Amino acid sequence: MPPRELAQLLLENMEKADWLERVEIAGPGFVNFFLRAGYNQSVVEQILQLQEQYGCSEIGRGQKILLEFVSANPTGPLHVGHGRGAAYGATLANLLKATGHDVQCEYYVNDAGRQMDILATSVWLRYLDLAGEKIQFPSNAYKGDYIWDIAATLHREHGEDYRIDAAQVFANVHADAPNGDKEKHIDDLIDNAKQLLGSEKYRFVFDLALNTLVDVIRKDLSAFVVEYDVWFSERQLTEQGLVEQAIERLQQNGHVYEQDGALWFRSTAFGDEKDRVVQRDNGQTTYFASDIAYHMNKFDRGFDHLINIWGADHHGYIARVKAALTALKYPADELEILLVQFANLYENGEQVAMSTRSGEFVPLRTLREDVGNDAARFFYVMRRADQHMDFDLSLARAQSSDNPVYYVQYAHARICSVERQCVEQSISIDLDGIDLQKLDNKHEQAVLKQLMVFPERVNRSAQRREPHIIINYLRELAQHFHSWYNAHKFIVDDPALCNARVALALATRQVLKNGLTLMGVSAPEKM
RNA sequence: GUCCCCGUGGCACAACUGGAUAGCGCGGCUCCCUCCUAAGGAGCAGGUUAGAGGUUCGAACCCUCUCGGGGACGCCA
Repeated sequence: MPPRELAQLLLENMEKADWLERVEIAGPGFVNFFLRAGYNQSVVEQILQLQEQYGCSEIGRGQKILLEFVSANPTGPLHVGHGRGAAYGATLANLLKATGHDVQCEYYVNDAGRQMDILATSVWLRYLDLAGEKIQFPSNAYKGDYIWDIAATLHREHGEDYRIDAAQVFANVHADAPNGDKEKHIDDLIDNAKQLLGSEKYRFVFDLALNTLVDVIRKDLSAFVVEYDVWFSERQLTEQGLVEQAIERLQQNGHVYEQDGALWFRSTAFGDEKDRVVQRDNGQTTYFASDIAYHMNKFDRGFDHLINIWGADHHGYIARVKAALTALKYPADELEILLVQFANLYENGEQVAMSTRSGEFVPLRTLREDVGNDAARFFYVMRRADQHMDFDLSLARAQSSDNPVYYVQYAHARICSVERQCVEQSISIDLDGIDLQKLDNKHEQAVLKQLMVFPERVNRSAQRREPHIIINYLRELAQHFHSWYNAHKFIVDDPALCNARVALALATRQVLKNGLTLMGVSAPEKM
């Protein structure tokens, strides 16, 4: 049936609603609904009544979601690369909560594994240096200033307790790069450290480094208005035997085979490109094995749905994790993995050079101090997360209309100013007796229409996991408001008109604030 | 080499997932403060949605190919 005919049919069979003025068919078959005059004005009363609840919904009621994001290795402070995932995750959590989901935010702490051993050894070597030993620092060790800080703490509080003769430390160690193998070099040093210090002392250094850095990360995130409910320890997973259990279960189901001394999970049977090692020939379980155990554990804790926010470079891991869950009869479809692309920093039109190799990542803290929390949070989620973005530092820093954050915040501040003016001029606003019919010019209609669609935008933003929808919404709302503000005075002689306009302005302010709050951005009363 | 993502005015991005005349911001050019914050507003110029086919009432969006950019392909974490 041609669209226009179908539209006609719909129209003929439609019930009349009191909010409906008329219905028309247009273009190739669109059905246009015309609202009764005055209908959309009622949104003002609705907003002023619901306040911070306006925009919230219950579409996610009953769904328990575990949202895991950032989960960077605690081997150093967070850098700007982590910032996007942090901002995106925190914002998504806000959106999901606003739409009625039961959300738990979790940070997976990779506190086990070789990287952490390298970290502990790095700290210990710096400590030995401070204690007076002559140390040739390994090329593959962590070199940041924070390593010195931790070492200094160890030295200050425990003096010579952890001192060992450098000759012993470097005994029977493979040569370092460039002539030797830097990986073997550091691994040998780790072995020596464990042996010379003994497990108890080694663990102490290890935990000191770990706890210090987790604390640094926690504070970094907290200052960025990113809060977690649970910090989940990978080591705990191993120590509770869950990793072993996971491998055993795979074995019992016949999904594991041995080859070249290692244990392999036959992930190809579940759509992966190649099989994956879960236990190395030296007996150590792999990171992947921990991941399997971790995801089983998430489901075992009773969550209906899991969301992981990963860097786009982890794309290849999706198939294998889902394969493992499928093999173990877990609902792999309920594991949703959102990939976040990297953000390139630009300064005055030039890309800020960054590389993992040289460790020249700009710390997240530096960015925060530079452009401020609001701009950083806003900019990070301004673009779709799954696409590359250019982060313009100069623009984010700019305290001008060019800066979209200020543009939106300014609208909020302006309305606060209007309210102050009312108080100053002893004009009382009667929110119960608003003559909404007064709001009839095109600017006011535009604002009203925009206010009305906020709840549906919040829902869409949450369902599609796309916070930028709200960012765009706020920019549009601010735009309509500024335009209106410039065209008409709110505080006018006609009391009914004045009352209606200020009420609309206050409703606008409420929605701006609700939206900004969802984005983790402040809504200033003065600028 | 295999696989994944992307390509929209000079720049950076939207487009309610297949709908009406493809929008917004920067940048460029004009204008607007005896007036509630000019951190604002009004307007002009700028597009064959990388290119070529196809699917249908209709395509930036779906399919195929070409070109161009990015990423992933370890007994690393």
